[in-house]
Amino acid sequence: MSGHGHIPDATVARLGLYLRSLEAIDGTGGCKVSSYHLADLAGVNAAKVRKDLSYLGSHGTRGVGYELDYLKFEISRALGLGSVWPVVVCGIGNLGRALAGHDGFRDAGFPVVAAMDSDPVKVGSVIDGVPVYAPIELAEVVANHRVAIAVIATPASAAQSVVDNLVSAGLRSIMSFVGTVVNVPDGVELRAVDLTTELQILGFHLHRDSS
Amino acid sequence: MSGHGHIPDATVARLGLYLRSLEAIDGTGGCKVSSYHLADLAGVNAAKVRKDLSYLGSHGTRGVGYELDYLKFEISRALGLGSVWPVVVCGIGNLGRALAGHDGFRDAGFPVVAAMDSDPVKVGSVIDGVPVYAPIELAEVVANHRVAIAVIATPASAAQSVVDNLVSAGLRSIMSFVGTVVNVPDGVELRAVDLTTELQILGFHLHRDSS
DNA sequence: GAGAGCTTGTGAACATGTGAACAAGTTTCT
DNA sequence: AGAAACTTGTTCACATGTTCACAAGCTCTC
Repeated sequence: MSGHGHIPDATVARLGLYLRSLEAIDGTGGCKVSSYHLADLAGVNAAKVRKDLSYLGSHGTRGVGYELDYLKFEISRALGLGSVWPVVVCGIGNLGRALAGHDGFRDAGFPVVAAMDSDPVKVGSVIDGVPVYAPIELAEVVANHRVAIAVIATPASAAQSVVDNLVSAGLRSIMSFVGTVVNVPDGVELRAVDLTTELQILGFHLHRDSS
Repeated sequence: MSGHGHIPDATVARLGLYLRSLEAIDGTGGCKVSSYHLADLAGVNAAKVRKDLSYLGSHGTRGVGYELDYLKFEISRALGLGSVWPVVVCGIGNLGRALAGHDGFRDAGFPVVAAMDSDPVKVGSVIDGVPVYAPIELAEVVANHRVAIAVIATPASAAQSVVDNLVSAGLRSIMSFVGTVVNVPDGVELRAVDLTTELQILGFHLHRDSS
């Protein structure tokens, strides 16, 4: 068994971490990695590593471990890497500008190919190699660059209408840095990264520990 | 019962969202809010809202709902807001600069009071009102500004040593934007915000849906 | 005051995630 | 070959999180 059935969300969220951890190993030819070694690099429990990898149908060798190169290949394939998913960044404020120029995205196979902003002064400019377009051009930009993913870094007030536009343009994967709730129809995946919430969680524990 | 016992992590993570959702309501005097209304605003299940709020010892009124102002007060208190927790940003690259100037942090009670960078050219400058210090000055900066939280936006290669410095300086709450694993001793809370992983999760679902 | 119509708070069922433990298989050493 | 030392894959028990369902309680109307 252990075929290519359904992979749990918690596992998917860790696969990228495993992959990056594995790339930190000097990968000579048929090098082997144990679940304990990988667990140590990734900062998780070894049993969890084995269970996660078993969902890939990945067959390590008992008494030996996992073959480094093959394991990297399998994780990459499971995550759909190898494909390149072009990204558009909406909202070129403080944060949007940083995200547009963030090399880590390109390196991971998510090149930022375009940015959108409603400010006419910014439209037409090029920021960190990324051209800025007006919102009206969205559908065209998505089609021309085969954009697969949108990143929203607009002010909260504009977020919902921007998301509606993105969905209209056919995008189905959105990463939001806006702290407010935005609604998307079924079939569209929205991942919210909420920096304020993260800080508030830290603040909560500081508060608890100091009282 | 429902006293001030232990509040589950999942609940803590949602309290800030509830608070921001409530602030979107025109809060006239003794205005009442039902769990269904708040659930709609926050995009979650109404039963979850009620259970979350019950952990606060918050007593709504059956048949009526929660009193808006009092509920906001209670959530704020539970989260330890009202206190102000000064933040230091480490690493003034693309992302660090954006975070240092991010108004949302200050507005939520987490003012960025200082930044650290190892580049001598940046040290001594002021970015978006935030002064940049050298790593050697960390302990002094932490003491002078009563820094409670650190945000790490350095290159991956520097992250571990920066974190070690922060811990030595007495900081116990760290938010990391670095994609690699960093180790912290017991008693230090590290929250990792991994943008690459988020994109890879979106990519995973795109890949699954298109195959 | 009795009853209808709400809404809260919580018990219980279900779903998901975690980690210890161990059988089964591989390698190494003698 | 046999024993010892490893490591994987999987099962099981437990912890956490989610959602339904409903009793208990409040308000309003008649």
